[in-house]
Amino acid sequence: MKSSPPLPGDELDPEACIKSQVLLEAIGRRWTGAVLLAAHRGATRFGDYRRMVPGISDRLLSQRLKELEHMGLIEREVIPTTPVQILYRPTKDGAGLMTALQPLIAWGTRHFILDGSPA
Amino acid sequence: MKSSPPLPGDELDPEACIKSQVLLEAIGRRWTGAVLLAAHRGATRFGDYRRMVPGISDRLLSQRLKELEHMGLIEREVIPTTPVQILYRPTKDGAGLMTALQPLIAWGTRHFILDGSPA
DNA sequence: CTGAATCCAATAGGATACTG
DNA sequence: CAGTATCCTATTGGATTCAG
Repeated sequence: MKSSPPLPGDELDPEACIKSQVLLEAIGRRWTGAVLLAAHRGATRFGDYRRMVPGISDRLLSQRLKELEHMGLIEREVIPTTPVQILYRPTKDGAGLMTALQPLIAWGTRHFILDGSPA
Repeated sequence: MKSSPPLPGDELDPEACIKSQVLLEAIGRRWTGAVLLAAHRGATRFGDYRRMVPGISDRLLSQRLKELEHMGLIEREVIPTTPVQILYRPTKDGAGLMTALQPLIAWGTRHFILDGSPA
């Protein structure tokens, strides 16, 4: 986002603003942060994530992993053993995102925003 | 979030993880990023936001402003003129969040994630 | 073990109209 | 100007069950 002097009245720079909003909405979905963090912390198997993100259902975990894969943040690798092993690992982009996320996470950790009900 | 060696199997550090997830979900809601940015860019009046965030409805704008106020990220000030003026301005915390958000925004601007449909 | 399928309840958000 | 109220639909996410 560019930083022109405050001129209320002009629309927000669409190019950067929209991309940021899309990203925020994507990683702001329920459990996504935790799944991302689990990947960053070394989770690889489906069961790893399931254990490291307690409370998430299989359905949502599967969905979140697909979304993250679709966004190019994690990679799905199939190891043809018997039974097959599936590995989910952060991509370079995923690692980069985690880095970019650190200041926000640090900020959020210091400021105890509020309970889960924003409304 | 702390960075211990990868030990898949233990739960994620709840203290920081949950806070981060709550924060991410809060600012990941639709329009929230844009509203926050508008505040950062100098919007103060309700109409300012309305113009700077094209597409948002009055209902959602009102709701987002309330949420951000509730989170302590913006302040609502009533100026008792006639008619009354209402000002919405970033708090110190809000400004701090924007700072913490910069790396993420920069990252998102460089990486053109995808269209709006993650599923 | 790694999911996919289904069903259901809750929520979010868009559109519109109206008010002090 | 600064919202609120209402209605309506789409989307979300939880729970459970089934399958390769």
